[in-house]
Amino acid sequence: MENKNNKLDILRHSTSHILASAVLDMFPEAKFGIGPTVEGGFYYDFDLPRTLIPEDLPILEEKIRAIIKQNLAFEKKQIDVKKAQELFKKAKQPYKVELIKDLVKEEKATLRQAQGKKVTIYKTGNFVDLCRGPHIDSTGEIKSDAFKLLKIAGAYWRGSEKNKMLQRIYGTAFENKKDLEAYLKKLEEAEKRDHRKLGKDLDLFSLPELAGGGLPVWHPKGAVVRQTIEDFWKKEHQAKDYKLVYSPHIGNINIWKKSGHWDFYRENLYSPIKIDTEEYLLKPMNCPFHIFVYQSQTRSYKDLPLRYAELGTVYRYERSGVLHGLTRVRGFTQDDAHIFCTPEQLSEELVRIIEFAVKMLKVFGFSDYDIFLSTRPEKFIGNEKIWDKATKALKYALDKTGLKYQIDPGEGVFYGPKIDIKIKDALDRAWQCTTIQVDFNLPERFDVSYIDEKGKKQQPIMIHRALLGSLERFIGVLIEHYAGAFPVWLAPEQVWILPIGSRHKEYALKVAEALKQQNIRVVVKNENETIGKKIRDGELQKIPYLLVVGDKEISAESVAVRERGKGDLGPIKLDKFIEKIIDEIKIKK
RNA sequence: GCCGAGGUAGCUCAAUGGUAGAGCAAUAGUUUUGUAAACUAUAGGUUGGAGGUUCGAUCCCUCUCCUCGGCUCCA
Repeated sequence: MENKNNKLDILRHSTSHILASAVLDMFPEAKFGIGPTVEGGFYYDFDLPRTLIPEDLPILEEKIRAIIKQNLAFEKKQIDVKKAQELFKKAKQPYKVELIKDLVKEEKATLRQAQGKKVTIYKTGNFVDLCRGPHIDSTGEIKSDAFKLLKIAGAYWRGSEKNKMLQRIYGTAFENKKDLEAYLKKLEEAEKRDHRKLGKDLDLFSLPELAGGGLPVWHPKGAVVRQTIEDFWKKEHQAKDYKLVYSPHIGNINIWKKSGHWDFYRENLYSPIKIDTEEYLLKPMNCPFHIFVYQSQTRSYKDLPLRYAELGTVYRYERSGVLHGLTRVRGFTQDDAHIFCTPEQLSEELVRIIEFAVKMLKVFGFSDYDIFLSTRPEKFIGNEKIWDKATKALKYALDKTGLKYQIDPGEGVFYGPKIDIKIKDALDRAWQCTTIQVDFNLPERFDVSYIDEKGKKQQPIMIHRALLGSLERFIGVLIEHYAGAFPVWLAPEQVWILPIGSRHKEYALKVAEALKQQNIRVVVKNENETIGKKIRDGELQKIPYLLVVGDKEISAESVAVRERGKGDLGPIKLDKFIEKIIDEIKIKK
């Protein structure tokens, strides 16, 4: 069906056809959906008489190998739309018939009355598919040992939950066995880095069953990471003239009726809580509270821009099936801020924010990202003129920073256009974190104002922005990015001191005290274990520095340093080591 | 929410229609260790929860909660 024309995609898409052919062999009554390539492979959707089980995959792989061996040609044919309709109707392929119908519709819209319309079909053995191509010439071009079926999943026909759910088989194919193996290894590596697994192994957080879905608790070590990020974040914001504020976790339902969230965002809100005679909601957003702070006084144009920042915890209903570790939860803390400014200040503020975001992400080791500018969606508030103006301001700001970006049409929020930054982690996977949204809806609804130079009341523009997104998601991503081996400044435990024997305990405590004086997070491992065991534990816990101390170190006032990833560095004078680690903890900006 | 797979000790996993076992971790003792796992012993479980079938359920059935792979959605 859909196709990018590079060699690997053609190979993969052709493999998906062969998979379909193998499925047809297994289930003669199978109905076919679509079988496009996706990042890393391909899939094909089927409507089958029974549910597939994992054991079916090796059987299908065998069948695919048999087809490859036969070296069947991919025969391309242009046929009349009408004929194609009949062909697939006769073959009892309702999904294909539907696709042809839509193809015709599409063409009419663009080419009016295009006539003599043809569609392309491809035939491989007994399997005929509606497909634009291109394909490889024959099945023999696929290497028997360079493809693999990966998993079975449910997927709605044409991606809509109103439609029937089909069974999807994911697979991948490569030009040779080596590439396939490298790919599978990468998947394995991703699994090893999974923040849910590392969260358990490194004792960072957990999702207690009794707490309910998507509600994590932070263990002491995870809390250190979070606290360190929060402290850094607050300091940076204060330095950039943001004012830190706090707001409550619930609020009167009238706030959200006024803001429009009750109407536009209902499916993400939790049911109201009755308190006395009023109804309250768990807050899904921090913005109204920041508006209240703004409105606590009459504001002058001289006060603007006014920037309020808060690590604000919000609660949003997420469907049970989408919850995922720390990256998709039901209660999360946004590193939120709202900026009130005049229309003239908008562009400059946006530039400041984009630069701030990029700088912030860099501190955490993310320097590769994709930037998206999302424009007006179908469901929106306000008039088109003001949308255009805001979109232009965002574009202007992006152009001024010189960063590359793409337009994501129709993906804006209901109250305004936005810029999203998706960071790429160590495995090149994209994660959305930063979001910058221009809002002209809330100032209007809450009648937010300032007094201009002429003493006249004006409406400010409001910018919503989160740089890290949410602390939960961001730390989840960080864990995967660093594979749990946090840089020294973030590591929950920065140094372990390992006395060789019990007579070295006293010196170990002395060293620990010296490090603690410098606010270094240090643990003395006094357990009755061999040094080998302690080192193993330290490595598994990804501790940046393991300091072995014994007789030699005591007499030399030194420590034997083992650095994570570098092994034994040998003895270093204690003062020198302290200097080294202090230097390393300074966040490099 | 939907399709599918699961839930057994803190962790990783085993077993059975007759109320469960290993390794690691924990605890105690022995050992005093020089760069990735010392030795011995002890303790640890309403088999996610509720109901049902059965003489008897961890196992079979129903419901529910949670987790996992996807779909859809998203910070």
